[in-house]
Amino acid sequence: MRQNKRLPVPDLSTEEKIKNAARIIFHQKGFAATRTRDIAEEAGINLALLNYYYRSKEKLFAIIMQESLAAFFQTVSSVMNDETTSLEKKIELFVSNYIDLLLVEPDIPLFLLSEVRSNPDELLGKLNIRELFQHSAFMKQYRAGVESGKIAPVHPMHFMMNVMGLTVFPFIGNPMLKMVGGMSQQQFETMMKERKALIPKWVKTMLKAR
Amino acid sequence: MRQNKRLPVPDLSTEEKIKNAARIIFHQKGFAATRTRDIAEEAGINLALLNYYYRSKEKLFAIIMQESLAAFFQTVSSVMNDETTSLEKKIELFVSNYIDLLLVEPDIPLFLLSEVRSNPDELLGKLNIRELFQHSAFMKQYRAGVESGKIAPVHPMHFMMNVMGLTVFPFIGNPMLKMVGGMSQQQFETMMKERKALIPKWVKTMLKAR
DNA sequence: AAAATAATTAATCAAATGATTAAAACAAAA
DNA sequence: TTTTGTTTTAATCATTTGATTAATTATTTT
Repeated sequence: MRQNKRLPVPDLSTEEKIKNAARIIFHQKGFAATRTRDIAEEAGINLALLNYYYRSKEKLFAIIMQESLAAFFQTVSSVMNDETTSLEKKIELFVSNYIDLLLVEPDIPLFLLSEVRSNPDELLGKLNIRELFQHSAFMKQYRAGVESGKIAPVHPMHFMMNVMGLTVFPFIGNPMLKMVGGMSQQQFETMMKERKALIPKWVKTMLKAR
Repeated sequence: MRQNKRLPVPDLSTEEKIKNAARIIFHQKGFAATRTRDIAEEAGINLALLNYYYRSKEKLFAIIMQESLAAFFQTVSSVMNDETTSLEKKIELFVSNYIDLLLVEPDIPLFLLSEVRSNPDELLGKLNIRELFQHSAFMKQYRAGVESGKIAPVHPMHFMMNVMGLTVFPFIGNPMLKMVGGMSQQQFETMMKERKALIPKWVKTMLKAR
């Protein structure tokens, strides 16, 4: 007769079905192009239930966005702040983890970047990424590398753009790239797995180039 | 009394104002998030004029999309099919032209990639990029380079992804990257100009890496 | 079993939005 | 100046879409 028996039981299923459907549709089409009816249909529930559980399209979106941002930055953060790994190891882990994530959730980057653009401060304001990045273990190692002459003296943001560009761009450009190269989705994914080994190798040679 | 005096005169202005406004808003917000009223306001015209000149939001969008795709692929095509330039020179020209374009029209990539994703075949079907790319002067030079051992034997699509990623990604990730690096738009643009020299250098070292 | 609470549904509302219309303003031609 | 054709406007329409409501069904509690 524990009252709080309500907490674990209360059919997560419907609520969860809605959230999962919302994630799929929002990721695919973005906020503006998504109709609450699309989500309801994807979830196989009555439209009114969406508002019953989440109040509004905006509130539901906010939840999805927050979780997606977390998934995206979690990878960076944990890798970049590990004091025990070398800079080169960090590159390997970053690339590998990211590609693994994007093979499962390929729509996250375009979704995030599109939505962030229409609302940068709102969405990124609270997370103070700046501090996080500037004081990361990675940055210390990078600066040390430049000082000792092991790394060519280019702005660390160039480096960031390079690793992100090489890793993330193929997923953003997927449809166009497949078209250009005449590739199947299968072939594309194989190629992305190859990049887990290739990108770190390339980036390391770039670091030394002058 | 020349009848065709009507041809040069006929106030391009209103029609052009609408198209320019449409380009700005569509590029910024994409098709779904754009309201015809936004375009009318941006153009400083009555809403009905949009339909008077362009019939529908869809038709107006199709025009903007077609022109944007042309701008985007024109750069690639002209550079990649020049029989008189070396492969290395092609890289330099490609990167430099692209960055110049994107400094003026920074919203094109995210716009195109977002819209293409929701409608790949419709938008890319007619342009047969595949053929264009496979038979380009660039591809011949690339294959020759691999055979002669001057280029490491990686799939040319990896190379394409690399150059595009290094060049285009920073513009797609602009808001996030500025936030992470604590940069102003000014600083960002300076950095992009630096990349006109840096990317070709990096790419050339990557080509040889094994 | 009865009562109370929670979940679900069909119907409906109100606001937003793409498009049209009929009239007015303007320009060109006769 | 009158006539004709074009451009512009305000008002309105029809559909879409996010949200609510009132009634129904299912579940939990007493």
